[in-house]
Amino acid sequence: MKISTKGRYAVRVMLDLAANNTGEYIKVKEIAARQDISEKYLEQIISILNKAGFVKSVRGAQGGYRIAKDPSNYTIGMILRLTEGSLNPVACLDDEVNECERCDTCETLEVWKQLAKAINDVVDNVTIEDLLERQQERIAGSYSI
Amino acid sequence: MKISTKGRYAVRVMLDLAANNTGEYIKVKEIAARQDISEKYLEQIISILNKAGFVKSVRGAQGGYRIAKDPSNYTIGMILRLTEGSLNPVACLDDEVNECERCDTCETLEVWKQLAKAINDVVDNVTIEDLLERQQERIAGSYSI
DNA sequence: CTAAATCATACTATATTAGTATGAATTTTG
DNA sequence: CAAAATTCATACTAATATAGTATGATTTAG
Repeated sequence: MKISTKGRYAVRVMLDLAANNTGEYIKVKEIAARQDISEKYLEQIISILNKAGFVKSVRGAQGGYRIAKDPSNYTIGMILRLTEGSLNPVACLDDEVNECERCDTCETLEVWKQLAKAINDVVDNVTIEDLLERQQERIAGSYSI
Repeated sequence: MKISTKGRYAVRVMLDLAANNTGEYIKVKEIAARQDISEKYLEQIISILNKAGFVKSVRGAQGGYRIAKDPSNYTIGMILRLTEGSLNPVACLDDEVNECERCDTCETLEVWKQLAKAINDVVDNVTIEDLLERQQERIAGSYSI
């Protein structure tokens, strides 16, 4: 029941791109340094975000990435599902075609459904913008003291 | 973010023992047959439940297992945490000693905390008794039609 | 004593995780 | 134009987790 580094890093990348967005393209190297993540691993992760259109890229020297739309468009759930796959706690909930013949009489399935709903309710109701705002409040707060 | 077979089977074993509880001891072989789970694998799982005192065992011929207390005493959360380990979505939440130095400024941590709470709220509020009742209602319903 | 059961532990095959490594393709810049 | 800087694509690897199997010791009823 753990979220892997792939998913967690992807969220941090999106937040990093949002926080450092000036319209310019940001290099993987910079993000990796700021976030303390392996450059090469980050390349793979950001490539997933790129293919999904969550970020835009420019190749070649002075190339890089920027967040595609406003941070309010990206929920944590979208990013996690993209990178981690389904957030459902059991495979039975993943596809319409359940291979399990027990589903009809499976009392536990209801619990997993409840659990899936609870998980989705959280991750689908926090956006990168929310995280960005909290971050900015935190920074503002740290100066005023 | 999946619950493994170990945890899911453990819940099913507890429900099976609750549903078939007559005070007699029930053999692994019977549970395995009813639940369609490998006997040997089930032995390992029920052994965890036994060591934790969730079930009682009698060794030797005519031995077996029975649920230790009333089914209302066992939440899904207890069983999953015992067999799966922590249900926290990230390791940062697992021990007091966070190895991560980013925690102070980690905006994502708040989301993971919310997620952990949501998960715990579900699994800690469903007991084996609840599942048992639903099962009995279902069976009663299927007869009356 | 024997059969039936739990108990304990070692082993195995597969998949996943968390990266590294290599190099091609593209674009700016000197 | 050449070199450097960058993304893009893919293959590889080490470590760990998952989902069991296998072997056999221990215990108890009959």
